[in-house]
Amino acid sequence: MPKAYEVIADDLRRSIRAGERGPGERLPSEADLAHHYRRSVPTVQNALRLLSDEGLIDRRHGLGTFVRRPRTPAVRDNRRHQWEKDRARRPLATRAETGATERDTGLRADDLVFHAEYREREASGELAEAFGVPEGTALLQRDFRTRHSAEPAPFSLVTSYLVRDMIAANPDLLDETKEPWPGGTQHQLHTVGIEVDRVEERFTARPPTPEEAAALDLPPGTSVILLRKTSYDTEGRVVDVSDVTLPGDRTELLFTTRLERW
Amino acid sequence: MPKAYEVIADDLRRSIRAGERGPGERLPSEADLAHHYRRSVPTVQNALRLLSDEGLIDRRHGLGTFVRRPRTPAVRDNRRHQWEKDRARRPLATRAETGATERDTGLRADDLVFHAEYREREASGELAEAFGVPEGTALLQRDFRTRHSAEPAPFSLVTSYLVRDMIAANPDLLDETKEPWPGGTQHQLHTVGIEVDRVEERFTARPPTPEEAAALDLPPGTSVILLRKTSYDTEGRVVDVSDVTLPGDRTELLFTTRLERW
DNA sequence: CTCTTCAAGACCTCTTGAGGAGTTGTAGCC
DNA sequence: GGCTACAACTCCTCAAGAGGTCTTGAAGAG
Repeated sequence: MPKAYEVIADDLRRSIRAGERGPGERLPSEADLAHHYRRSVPTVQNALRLLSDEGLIDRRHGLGTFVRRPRTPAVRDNRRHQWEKDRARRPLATRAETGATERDTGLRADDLVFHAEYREREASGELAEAFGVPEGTALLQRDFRTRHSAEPAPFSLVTSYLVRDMIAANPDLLDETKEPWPGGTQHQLHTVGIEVDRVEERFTARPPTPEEAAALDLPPGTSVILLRKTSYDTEGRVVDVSDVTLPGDRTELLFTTRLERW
Repeated sequence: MPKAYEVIADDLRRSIRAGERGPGERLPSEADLAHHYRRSVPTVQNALRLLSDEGLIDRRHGLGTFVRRPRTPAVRDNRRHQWEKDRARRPLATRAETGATERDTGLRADDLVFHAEYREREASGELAEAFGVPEGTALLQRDFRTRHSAEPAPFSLVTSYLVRDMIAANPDLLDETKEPWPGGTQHQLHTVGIEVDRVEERFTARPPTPEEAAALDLPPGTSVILLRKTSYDTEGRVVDVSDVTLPGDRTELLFTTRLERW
């Protein structure tokens, strides 16, 4: 037995996919749809919720229901790590040019806004294992979000960890009143003599929690990409662990693998 | 004014996150919850749908509502490309040992099941651009899905493209009655003298379409990861383009980037 | 001309009520 | 003992209706 709300959803979905209803176009009101399909308004709403959860439409209170416009994603390129490394040895003042983030997204450094928060904490189970250190080891934790100045919504939430003793040689890094990690993590690691050799990135995707949806300004019908980045130095030690949450509708990850020649 | 269904959802979400309701545990019935929160059953259902869409619970018809158990993901490692390359030159018969896919997931080759379908088609806009060839160029298209024999659901949907003229030197590859691409794409490219030099992979994530949800057996509250893989040979030509759809709740991607030494 | 007010139209929430359909365990029949 | 039928409990669908909030544009006041 065909379910009424699925019949309606299937019909609307087909018309959107076929391009009969273009991006940004308004759908008939719920009342009109109810009349057209000879169903109650709640049943129509049920169908619309389905399409909204699929990311096909936007329902705007007081305005109407619209076909969603696809977004053009910002690219996060794994070559950023090499770029950042190349930049890390240069002194802070002389390298206003290009950094890793700007290279990917095409945004200038000026257009990037950061909000940072700074804490000191002890490594607990999961993190201790990630760093390969005993539980209770002192870590530095930094929470921040990157945002493009033209857009209101942030495009990443980041929590980054370092082992305190590893970077204690540079007291600036422990001063909470200063900008934390100025110049990027690789630059700061360089100031204490650490060279990053290899970066491992693991990621999965899932629907956002309500907190993530609010922080990243995600509409229904989108996903988040969860990225765990682990940096190793030339001796194989873990020197940085970062958890990044990215908006699935605005992010594309680009990874290049070079193969050895025959 | 707090919305009733959000109040209920928040309360249940908190209790699940806090571990008061463990994985697999059954929640009270909709009727019981309605009575407890002094709300109607549809309002409770509204709250449950929210949690279901977040991937926190499973609603099973006739049985009840249960806290979802987290799944342990299969890992897809980008070193697979190097492994596959190493294997590509060996003759088919003498390399029953390990292949790329088995290395990641820990599954033996015997446990992997493929369903393949074979077509010939002309390159249209998007694909022609991806390959850097004129529109209308003849392509070979293969659709298949990989599945683990122990699990009923497939763990990837793949559509792979090759340029017909590029591989015409090996007539086996054009024979639709034979197993398409036996031994893997890199092996087959090797039989016509093509060496893969570099692999580019682009990822995004979004909620599944109904078709994807059915094919991958995805419950509500999960995402799909979309992968566009492009392989380049040593002369910079695009030799293979593959689109892969992966279930977000069962997939973890691992990517290692090696940096140049100072 | 500008600002404020208001009404219309849109989506949103919640209720009550009635069935429908999947699952399981039990009582009863053979 | 084994099979069958049924009852109880579950979630699922749909309807009709009342009231709410949000947005926009038009009418009216200044």
